[in-house]
Amino acid sequence: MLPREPLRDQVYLELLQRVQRGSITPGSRIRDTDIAKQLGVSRTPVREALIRLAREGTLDAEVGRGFRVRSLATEELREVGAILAVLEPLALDLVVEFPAERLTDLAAVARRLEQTRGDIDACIELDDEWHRLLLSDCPNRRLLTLIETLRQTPRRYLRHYLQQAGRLSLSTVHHGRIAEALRRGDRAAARGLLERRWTRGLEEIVSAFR
Amino acid sequence: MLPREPLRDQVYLELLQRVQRGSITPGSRIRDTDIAKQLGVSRTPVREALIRLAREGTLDAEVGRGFRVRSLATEELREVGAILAVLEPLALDLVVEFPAERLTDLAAVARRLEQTRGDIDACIELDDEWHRLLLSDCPNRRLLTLIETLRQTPRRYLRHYLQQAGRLSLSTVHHGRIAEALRRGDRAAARGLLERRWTRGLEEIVSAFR
DNA sequence: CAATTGATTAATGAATACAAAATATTGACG
DNA sequence: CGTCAATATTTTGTATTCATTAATCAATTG
Repeated sequence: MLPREPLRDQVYLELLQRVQRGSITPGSRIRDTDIAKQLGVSRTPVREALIRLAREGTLDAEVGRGFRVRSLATEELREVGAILAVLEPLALDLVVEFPAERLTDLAAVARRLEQTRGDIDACIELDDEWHRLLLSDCPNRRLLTLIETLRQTPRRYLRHYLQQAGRLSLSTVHHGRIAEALRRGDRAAARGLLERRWTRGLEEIVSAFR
Repeated sequence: MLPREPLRDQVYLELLQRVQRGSITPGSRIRDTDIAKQLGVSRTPVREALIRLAREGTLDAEVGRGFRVRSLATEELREVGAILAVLEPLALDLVVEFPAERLTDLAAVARRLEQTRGDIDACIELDDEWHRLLLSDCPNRRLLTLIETLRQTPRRYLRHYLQQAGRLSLSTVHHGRIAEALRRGDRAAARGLLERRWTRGLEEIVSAFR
């Protein structure tokens, strides 16, 4: 009965996706009983997942009143953005040497992204994949998982922005520029571009929330 | 029955302290049943606390085999150190203006630290307090709680270092230099000192582990 | 006597039960 | 009709129970 992956983790992933894909709207209440019934598991793993989601900022938890999806506030986006603006460049700095095949992989993902239109979630997933790949050679695993966790926040805002702006695809110029800098071996330039994404780049998304 | 502070949080704090003060040694197994009995609560809040501690890196969790205190590996210290080396300076950068009374508060804590000898845990607690105070005016709350969580890791290593080196107190020159830089209004210098603590300063602790 | 197997015990992950608090519902009265 | 209070229902946090797996230890065999 004890599976390799605990139920709490499976439930966590399922709920995270639901929130990120907008199938549970910000502000709405989440009852562990409902989720448990829907997923056919007991309340215990559900509530473990909810507690984790609350700690990571996806949900709000009020003692005695349960959980609800955290509503989008640009203040939060700016806070997390400021953190990622230093962590992602750090991760790039720590890469001792970029394997040649990595650039090929990046290009492949970028191409797939270019060809994806209409499916916002697929776009976001590919964009994520691209950045994950970019930093994947950083030996500081702890840093990578931290970045991964933090990125959940801007992801929600990005999705809302794309949806509201009626955009069907994601610009790839950002990826192109970084890849080019890396091809030139200009790590500093790549670093700068990565940072600017979380400073200047964020303002475009923020503006969608006026 | 529903308290303002959930049992899981109280249990979490209690266990965190036990691990940090070394009353549970690295590598030793933690049985939720034991803890529950000791604290007079049920297994549920205990295991919620254990899951959180595992996610934060204080414990190791193996599915079906429960939890144990993570043993000290300098690799982990270096990884977390590298992260804090950019996050703490960032927090200082974000402080828009340093209230005059903050310097007084810092001096007060530093003085208390100087007068504390023999009680390693008290020293570490005061050192923590000093740094918390230093960054407390940073408006990015998310960053502050992240730093607070990450700091749990080096804390364990620092304690082991002090104990092994047979030191009874903590040097205060570091605090003095930063405070002085701030008095001069030289934020860049303070920033640099704060960063160096997590780069160069860490090596002294690392050296105690072989 | 060491090593392996099998039975026993114990601990984990998940499910369920329970008590208190929060929310919803009903109905009396203006 | 609307307001408020009393009561019923739901929901939460915690405790307890259950099923299964891992750890332990004795017995057996090479």
